[in-house]
Amino acid sequence: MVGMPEPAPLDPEQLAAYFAVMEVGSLLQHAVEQQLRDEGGLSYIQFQILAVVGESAEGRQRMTDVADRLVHSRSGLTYQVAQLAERGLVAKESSPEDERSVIVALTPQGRELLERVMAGHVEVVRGLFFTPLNDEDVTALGDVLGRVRDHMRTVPPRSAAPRRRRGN
Amino acid sequence: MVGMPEPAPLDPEQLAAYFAVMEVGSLLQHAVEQQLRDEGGLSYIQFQILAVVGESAEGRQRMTDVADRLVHSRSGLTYQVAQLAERGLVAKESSPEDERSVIVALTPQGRELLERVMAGHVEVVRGLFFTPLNDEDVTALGDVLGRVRDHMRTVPPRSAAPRRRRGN
DNA sequence: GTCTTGTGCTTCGAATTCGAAGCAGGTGTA
DNA sequence: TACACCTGCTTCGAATTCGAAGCACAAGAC
Repeated sequence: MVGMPEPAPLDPEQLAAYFAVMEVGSLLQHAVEQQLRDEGGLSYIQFQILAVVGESAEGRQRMTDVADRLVHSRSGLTYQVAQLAERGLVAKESSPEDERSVIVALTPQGRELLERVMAGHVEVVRGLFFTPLNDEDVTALGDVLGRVRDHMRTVPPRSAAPRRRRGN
Repeated sequence: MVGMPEPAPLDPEQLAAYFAVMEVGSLLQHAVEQQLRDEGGLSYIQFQILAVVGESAEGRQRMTDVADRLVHSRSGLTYQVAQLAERGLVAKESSPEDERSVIVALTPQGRELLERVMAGHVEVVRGLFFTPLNDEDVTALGDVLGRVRDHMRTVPPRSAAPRRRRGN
């Protein structure tokens, strides 16, 4: 790594794209966070947890599987699931198959809150993110960024594999 | 707000684009964060602060102006600038024009570290983000997301203006 | 069986985050 | 000058973050 030839700096177009992704992500998260806080007392991660769990047909997911869908530490997930459980939005159950696993299950209150909050969430995203875009833009974005995401999820972070589990 | 007609949910293409932006932003930040930590003992925000200050010709910026470039709370900025100052990477000076202002100035060590770390930073971003993209993709991304960013920076977050200061 | 290793989750401490409240300097108006 | 109101930044406390270390169960080798 040391003594390598100067890596060419990113050209202006690349910089613009890179900064734009980071900035849009941050800004959108902050905006969404405020709406979720106001309308449901949820942080973004709590919302994401509810959403991921609610997505599965049964409304039940293993902690690890939730973690793999989110960009978050496992200990942080433990903490947040505990918060959600305290509010009665999810229940922690143990798996019959694997005594180590913890299943996160959406309670009726959890599903109710998720649905109630989702409307405002969609509104915010639509208003901030999609307003200045047409259908082509949206398609292009999904395509290009989807490719980037797949690439990032594939290439391990140049050391320390993330506890292998990609093989669904 | 209450009793409005059901807002149409986002269609699959929109969802894909929205999720991709959020996920790519998070993943990229985590990857970059690790490189910065390893090679310079910097968090992403600390790096951003150094970068923003270093960008100005003089290597000097007011706290507020730095804050406006970043998506971060002002108190958090105070904290992080203090951390950087403690390591001798920046110096806090008072402005002769406005006694209230604090000027953040890059020290030689700060500039040196910034330059040293930048190489790896660029490598990570290039490897993770740009590898799966061609020039057209990059241009499209910058264009589309740039529009979104401008829109978001314009539209105030449906209450509580961010301490007006956009009029440079 | 039992040993070794792997996996799932939690606990711990230290660091960082935010917004609300506070302080001090500026600006406008009379 | 006196007063009210901005503006720039910091301080405060509570909540949240992470990785390292720990605990318990699982799975394979022998």
